[in-house]
Amino acid sequence: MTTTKSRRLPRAVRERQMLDAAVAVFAEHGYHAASMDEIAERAGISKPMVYAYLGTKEELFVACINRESELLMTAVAEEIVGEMEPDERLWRGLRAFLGFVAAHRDAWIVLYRQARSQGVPFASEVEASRTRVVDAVAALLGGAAERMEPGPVKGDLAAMATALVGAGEALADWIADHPDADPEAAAARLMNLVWLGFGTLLTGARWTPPAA
Amino acid sequence: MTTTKSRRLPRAVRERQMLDAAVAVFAEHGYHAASMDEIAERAGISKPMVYAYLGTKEELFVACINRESELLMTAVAEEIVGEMEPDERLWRGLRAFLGFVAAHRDAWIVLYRQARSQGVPFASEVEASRTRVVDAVAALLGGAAERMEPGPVKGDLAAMATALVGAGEALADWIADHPDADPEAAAARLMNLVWLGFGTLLTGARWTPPAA
Amino acid sequence: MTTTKSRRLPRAVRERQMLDAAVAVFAEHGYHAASMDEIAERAGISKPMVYAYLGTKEELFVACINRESELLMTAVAEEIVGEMEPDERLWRGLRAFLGFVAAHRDAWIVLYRQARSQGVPFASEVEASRTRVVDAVAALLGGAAERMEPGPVKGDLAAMATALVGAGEALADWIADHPDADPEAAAARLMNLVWLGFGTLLTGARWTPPAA
Amino acid sequence: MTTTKSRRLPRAVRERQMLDAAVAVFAEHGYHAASMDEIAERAGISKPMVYAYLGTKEELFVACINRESELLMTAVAEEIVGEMEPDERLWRGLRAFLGFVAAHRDAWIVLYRQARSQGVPFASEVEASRTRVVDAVAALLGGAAERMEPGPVKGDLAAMATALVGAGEALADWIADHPDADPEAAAARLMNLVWLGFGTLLTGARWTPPAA
DNA sequence: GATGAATGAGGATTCATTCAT
DNA sequence: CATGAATGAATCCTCATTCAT
Repeated sequence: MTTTKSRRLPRAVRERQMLDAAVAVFAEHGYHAASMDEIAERAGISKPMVYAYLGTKEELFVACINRESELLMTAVAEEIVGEMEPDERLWRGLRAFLGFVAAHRDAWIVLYRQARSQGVPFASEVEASRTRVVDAVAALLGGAAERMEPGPVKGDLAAMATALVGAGEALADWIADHPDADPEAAAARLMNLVWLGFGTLLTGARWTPPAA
Repeated sequence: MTTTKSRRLPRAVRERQMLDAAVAVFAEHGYHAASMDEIAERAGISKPMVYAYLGTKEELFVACINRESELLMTAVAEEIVGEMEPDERLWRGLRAFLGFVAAHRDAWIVLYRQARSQGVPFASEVEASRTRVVDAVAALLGGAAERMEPGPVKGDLAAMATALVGAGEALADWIADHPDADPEAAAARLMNLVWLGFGTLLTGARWTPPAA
Repeated sequence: MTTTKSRRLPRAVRERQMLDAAVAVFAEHGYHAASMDEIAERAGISKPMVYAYLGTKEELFVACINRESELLMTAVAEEIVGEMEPDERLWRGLRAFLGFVAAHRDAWIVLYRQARSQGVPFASEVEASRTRVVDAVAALLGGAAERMEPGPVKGDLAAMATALVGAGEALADWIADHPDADPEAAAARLMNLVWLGFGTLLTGARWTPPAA
Repeated sequence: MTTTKSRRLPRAVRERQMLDAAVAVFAEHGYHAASMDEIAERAGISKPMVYAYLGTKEELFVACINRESELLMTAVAEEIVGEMEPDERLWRGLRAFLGFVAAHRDAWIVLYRQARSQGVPFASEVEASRTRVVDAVAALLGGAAERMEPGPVKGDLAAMATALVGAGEALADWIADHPDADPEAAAARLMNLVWLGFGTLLTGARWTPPAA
């Protein structure tokens, strides 16, 4: 008989199991409602091991955030290396992002819905990453704008990047709740909406509010 | 004798005090970390009263959500009554929305960050409202599209509305964290980004992914 | 039927019950080995009440120390008010001290054996009181020494006071372990030893308490 | 090849390392707060080894007590062998005792503060040794008393010995907390106090150590 | 109506102790 | 001989919720 399930596993393996279980439980119940008991049980291990390897609940949550955050960032970064046009870069990043979310729904839920709703300890961890993304997008938009006059004023870029990232997140969140959704199609739609808009702005066109 | 500091307040007033306190505490600590003790104390009332008036913690949270949600919806609805062009309607709604958030930051935090991150019981409450908004926006976009051929296909509208609403929420969330932000300017920027994009789409233009 | 045991007691009463129970349990098992469960049970109350009224285990322990410490100090202080000869003051204080210990053995055990053996948080609380006592004794000895030349040098007083207090504590500790011991006799013996000295005692000299 | 850092040490050496570590940790944190983990780590050895060599935590603590207790007893005993006057014997024993404490502060803390504050299992171990010391002192005093009439009555001796030992312990404890203290001076002061008495000291009398 | 008093239930955390390798 | 891996059993503490007055 081949022992498919051996006890006494090396630390690295156990840590992965625990993080997997933790991400699943945090995604399902949220940080506070998640219990260390359930995490340990789902990891097929006793509670003290969780504490021994990953520390307190808070540290465990941070470890989850860091791992998933890094995976997400890497997945996107790999897709946008090298020289390319701004729109292509945006498109590729977006596609990689939504693709990752579709493939790791729990990770997204933990990162987006859970981490951000907890107080300072965690929210800031994630918010920092998010800010970097917004900045990168703003830089990307800025790079595109430089070529053409008259472009959007600097001040607008931050807000637009925020809005653009928010739109992406909303699609991601929608994808996380709809397993059958097609991330590539969603990415294309967002590109259509946003790039045509941004491109038009680059021509100097402006939308102005109707007289009140 | 005029009671300068009356005890026996009418029920409606008491309930308002409690809900105000609850919204503040939920916004500050999140649903789970919020304690009924603190809510009662901040409302200047004893705990059993809270239970007598508004029921369990869960019910209290739902009451908060419902009240704030309704206030938000009403604030927006009031601004978009009557006949008007699609872009004006969008603009007005957006401006009312962001204005409300700027004026009621705690409400937004409870509705957006807290309610959505809790499990099924509450998330669905809010998600329902949100879906109605997305549908309304989709209808608005659809209405605009009908007049011009060739417009975006039906299927795209839902995704675009989702993205648009997400962009609005991201700006709202940003405003909630930046008391000095100008909601009207943010609304204008989003209109620029999104309406010019959408308008361009209506002309039949399309953004297509570069050949892989 | 007269209800000898009513529930729903006023706060002050419950606090006393809890402190009594806590002192007993701390005396029996020591700080660490004592469990809040047992304290609550012995106080005839549920654990959350203990936390509500007296705070954490640490705070509870401090509260015990403070209460018993104050009772002890008061008992001694009451006996040594007014003008009197140094040896009479010492004798009276000693007698009151050992009498208190005989009457409150648990209190002594908590103050002397438990509090002093715990780390900084508590040891220092008690050590401060103890230092005040040692200083007072040193002052008393110093006062007596001033009248006569050549007396012990200043530097010696601190050490002697320390030794004297230690001797008193050892007797107290012995009394705490021997319920039948006579505190007054023990006090008299210590006075003899310390005021006259063993070598002097061998000559047949005796110290006798002043007529009360 | 000469192993500069040998692993396989003889059992006796290992046990010494462990006991040293244990004494240090018990002195620092107290019996309960001390963790086997820290002891093992400070001994530079894995936990199972500690269990294999010295048994459970309780047994380990007893082993510490026994070793240090024996060292202390031996140090004192060596100083008081042979014929000598009672006061010289007392003086020498006292000096050896305080000298040992000054040189082994951790040992004293474990023996005096920790062992005595734990429940029956350990307190009795130490109490037995202590009783032997008190008895020896009582015998010493009794021996001195026999030569001269009228001396202190029998009953008094036990109490006086207890007090005397307590005074010595108090000085020892003070020394343990004051590394710069001079144990020999402290011993001399205690001899003065106890052998001559404070009242007698006031007359200018002094006890002086016999020429070494 | 209003509240101080009271608790059942559950969650995080730690630790002494023991296998399996 | 030696140790990393593993856990059962407590313990502290908190909180939503309800009585009795």
